[in-house]
Amino acid sequence: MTDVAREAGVSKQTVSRILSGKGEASPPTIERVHEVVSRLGYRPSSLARSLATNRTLTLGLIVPNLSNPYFAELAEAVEITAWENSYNTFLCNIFRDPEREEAALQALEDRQVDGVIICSTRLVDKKLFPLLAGYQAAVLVNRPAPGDVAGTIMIDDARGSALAVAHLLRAQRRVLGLLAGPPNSVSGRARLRGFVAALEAAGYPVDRDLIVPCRADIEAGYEAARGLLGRHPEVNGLVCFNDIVAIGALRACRTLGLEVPDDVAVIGHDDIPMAELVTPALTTLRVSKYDLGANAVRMLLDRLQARNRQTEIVLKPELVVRESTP
Amino acid sequence: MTDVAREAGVSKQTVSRILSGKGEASPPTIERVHEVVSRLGYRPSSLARSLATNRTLTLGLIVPNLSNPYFAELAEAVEITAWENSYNTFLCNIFRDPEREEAALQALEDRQVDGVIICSTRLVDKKLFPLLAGYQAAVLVNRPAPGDVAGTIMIDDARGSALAVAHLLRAQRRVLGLLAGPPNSVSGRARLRGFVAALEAAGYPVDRDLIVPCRADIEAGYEAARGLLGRHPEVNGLVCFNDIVAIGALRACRTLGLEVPDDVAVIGHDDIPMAELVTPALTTLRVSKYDLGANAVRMLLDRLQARNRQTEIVLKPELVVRESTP
DNA sequence: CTGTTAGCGCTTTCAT
DNA sequence: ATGAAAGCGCTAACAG
Repeated sequence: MTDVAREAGVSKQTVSRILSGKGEASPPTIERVHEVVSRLGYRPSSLARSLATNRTLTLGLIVPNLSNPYFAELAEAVEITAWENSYNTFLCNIFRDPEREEAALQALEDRQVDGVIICSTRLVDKKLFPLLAGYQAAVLVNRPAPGDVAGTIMIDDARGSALAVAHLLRAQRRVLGLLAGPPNSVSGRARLRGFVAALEAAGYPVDRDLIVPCRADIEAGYEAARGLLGRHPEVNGLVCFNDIVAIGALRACRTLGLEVPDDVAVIGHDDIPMAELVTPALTTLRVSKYDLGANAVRMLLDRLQARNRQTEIVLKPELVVRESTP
Repeated sequence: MTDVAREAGVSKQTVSRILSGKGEASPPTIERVHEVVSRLGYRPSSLARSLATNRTLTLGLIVPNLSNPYFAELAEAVEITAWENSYNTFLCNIFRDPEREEAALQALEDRQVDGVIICSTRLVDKKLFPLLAGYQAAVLVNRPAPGDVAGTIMIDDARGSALAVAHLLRAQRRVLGLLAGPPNSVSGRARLRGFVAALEAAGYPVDRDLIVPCRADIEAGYEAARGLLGRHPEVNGLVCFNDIVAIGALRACRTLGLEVPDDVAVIGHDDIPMAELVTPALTTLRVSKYDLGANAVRMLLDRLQARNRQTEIVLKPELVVRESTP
């Protein structure tokens, strides 16, 4: 920059002002500086600028793991949206390990990211909130928080379950089971709540024996479904915690010689890419991962500029009917 | 840091030395400084450190898009490996858009990342190499480059195709088709080359009419397979550019009333997660996305420290036999 | 072993 | 409209 100033016969400040577009400068000077800049191929150092301005135009994204397509799509949306707003994105996989998450949050803070987006955090409030205090702004995806601590993007999971139940009841399925997923999952609990509420609202009894928790992988879905359908062959509709679990359930049905959807209708949550490709293709509740990520970034930027007092966005899932339900 | 120095009754320099572990210091001083640091909760600013040292402990990762599970897994591996070496990772999706890629490369350079890993770049050498010159180190995945410009991680795609062909010939499939993928893909050309060479080496004629290019998506695979199998019902083995294309081919077989693998054996490349889940499960050539990413980072770090003159790593694909071949 | 003096490359006062 | 000086928070180079 000193070189540019010298070549253009002005001071560093003038160059700085012209390049950052702040303050006035006479057209001929502007012209001259720009000419020198492009002749010398000068490009300012983001580092030095950040040190001086205390803004990095950088944000942090914390996800459990990218090999989960759900988070991969979300991360893609975050990065695109950030990019469109001149922000770059630091990525951290934390594998649902609270210690790693804490370390990531510290590392990002040390790098002075302007804000951070955290997906499906497993940290308890007492750990999480103080860590968030170090940031100018934070947004949580799929985890509530007080509006002054962080913004929140939520999915109306209860409503999703309600749509699933309604769809099955409409198809005359009256004995519904639920593979409820991990008990410590925020989504899992909301989906369970919605399932129970929808059945009760429709006037059907809720048999707790038809609700089984399970881990969120194919194997667990398979085992849970085998167990449930084995004990209760009368079940003719199965709502699953997510598509992964549902794929396990589909496999269990095949093993048990049950036809899907004729004997048992199966429905998942999330609409991951695989849902469309398994046989039979899976009916599911779609929530746009793109919207999730894009909204998270927008909310984060709003909060950085104190533009907006909005503190929570709730995205509605949408029923996507495929072959696994009538 | 000034505060810490004052509280501990030493100079800033001493604090700096102790915290960065460089140079000597007397045990009591060390003790005292550490005490003050933790009492004050002091954490050094990466930004200032980077400005002074000219190292950011940061690397850039450029991928086409994360919603492709192949790159998502790769990105995960890169981020983990970088993290294990105290590096943080900037992520950029460039959607195979050369302009976007150029912009990303510039942005990362402006941020002074220590090195960059670029996957499946579409930039021509003349554009790419000068852009790489701005970096201390660069590694290309799936694209060759002179050793002084960038390190390279390659996949032995030709060998992969050879394994596929050998497997099919062993199963008495003698009329083999190839859905060859995009003509401008480096992998695509290598896979084609390997296919042809393997057939010739085994003494079978190569019928160019059985080799059809196609885009790398399910729809394109479907169309290409329908076309090929429609024109040439004698084809009883089908090698596909990748698993995505193969899934399209599987679907085409179903539509045409062909049994897989009895009428036609189908084999993909890459072993994406879906390959295992489609029906019939897909035989494919696995290359570990984890290894790809981890090796890329290790090579990058080696090059940063000029530790190692290794300039190319070639990963061998492995045949994974599932249900789509006998 | 520890302190002093200069920067790293930019932006921010405040003058002029 | 432009310039001079100071400083962001750290480390490098040299003393002592």
